[in-house]
Amino acid sequence: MDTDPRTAQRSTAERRRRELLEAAERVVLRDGPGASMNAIAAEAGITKPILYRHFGDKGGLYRALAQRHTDALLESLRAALDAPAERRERVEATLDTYLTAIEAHPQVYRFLMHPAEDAETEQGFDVGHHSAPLLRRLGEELAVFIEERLDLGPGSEELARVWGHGIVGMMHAAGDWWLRERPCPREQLVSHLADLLWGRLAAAADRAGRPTF
Amino acid sequence: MDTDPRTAQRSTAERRRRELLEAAERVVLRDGPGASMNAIAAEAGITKPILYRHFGDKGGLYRALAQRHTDALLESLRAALDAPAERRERVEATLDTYLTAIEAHPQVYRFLMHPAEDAETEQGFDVGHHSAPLLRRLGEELAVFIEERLDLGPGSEELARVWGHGIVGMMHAAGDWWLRERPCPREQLVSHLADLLWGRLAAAADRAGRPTF
DNA sequence: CAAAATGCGTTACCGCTAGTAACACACCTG
DNA sequence: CAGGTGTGTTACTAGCGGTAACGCATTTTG
Repeated sequence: MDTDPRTAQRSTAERRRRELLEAAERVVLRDGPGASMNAIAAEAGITKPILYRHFGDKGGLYRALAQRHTDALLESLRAALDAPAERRERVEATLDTYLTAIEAHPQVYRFLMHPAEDAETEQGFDVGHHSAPLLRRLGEELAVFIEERLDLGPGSEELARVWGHGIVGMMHAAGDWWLRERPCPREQLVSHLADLLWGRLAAAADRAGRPTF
Repeated sequence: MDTDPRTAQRSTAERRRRELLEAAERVVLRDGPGASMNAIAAEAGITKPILYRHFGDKGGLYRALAQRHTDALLESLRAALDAPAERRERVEATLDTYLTAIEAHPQVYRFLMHPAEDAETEQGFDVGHHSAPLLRRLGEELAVFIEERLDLGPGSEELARVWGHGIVGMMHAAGDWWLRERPCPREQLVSHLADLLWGRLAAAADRAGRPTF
């Protein structure tokens, strides 16, 4: 059985690749992003060199593994951002989508945010290069969206990019903290962040007895 | 020479520790945060076990190394945040202080933000634990500051903490991106971020031909 | 049908890392 | 002079990412 040459011929490579990715995912979800290639190979029932033949190096495997989830998350975020509703509603929906995702699969989230820490050992000067590529992609996508939809006057492209990365960073940091401490329900966090983006920081009054000088 | 027992008795330990930290700093600034204990020991002119006697493990050394810069940065940020000026000016001064610091010493910044990646190999469930402790500290400090100074009505503590972490995350992400791509002068980045915090996102008009629905 | 080429899998290794055990020398103290 | 105490060393472990070299089955070719 299973000795049919046609199916084996073309599907073995891709199927094996999918199987390996699934095994890798299981291990990463269990052991965190520090999972070793040995452990992944063992989980897949094979040995290390096969992994390296398929993915080149650890970074390659992690990149392949990240892309699945990244694409899915980006798609749902785009949908929330693009929904037919008031701007504030859309912003809240997008924040909520992100937070729901990281809440549902915290291990995936953890992995996605730090996929290839020390992959390339460039001793150069490229500061920040280690930071999560997903966050950068999110920031760039949001920047494009803002620039397309909002009328920000002259220099709008630059402004949109600053805002894109800034807002994504805000969402990420707040989400990270919230996921760890769980100080309030998700809806409240969403509302607080939207308030911040809506200028409530500027509008708030100083505390009594503490004049601004 | 240098055989005086009094000085040797009490100062050797602390002095050695300072020397080791300075050597470690030199290596980390040269090789990045992935610097090995062997390299640090060699730079200090000694061998590994001495490092481990002084700092326990790599995380300990990194924590000791981080504290120096962290304290200095926190102090200047507090000063900027506390200056006698309008709120917007203070916010801009604080952002500018942070960006100036990371611009002046990008290697230090890179090290501070990711000090102990894989230090503890807890396979538990503490998502986000890997994230930079400095950012968390910044977020908490800013939260306290906001809660002390602003009148945010009921639930102000929770709101302040969300904002603290959110604003710090915004600053961090934008700074990281800016430092890598250098798309604009620092003053402009500061201004754009302050605009974002001042509600310009909410106030902006939709682009023509693209109604909100 | 035999022989060569090709792909999947293995074992065994390299150089590196963090971290440690065990030993050697100097010194101050009784 | 004996004995702790601290400072340093060498030599090691276990595990990591990654690779070279080989075994075996299957397919392709003469």
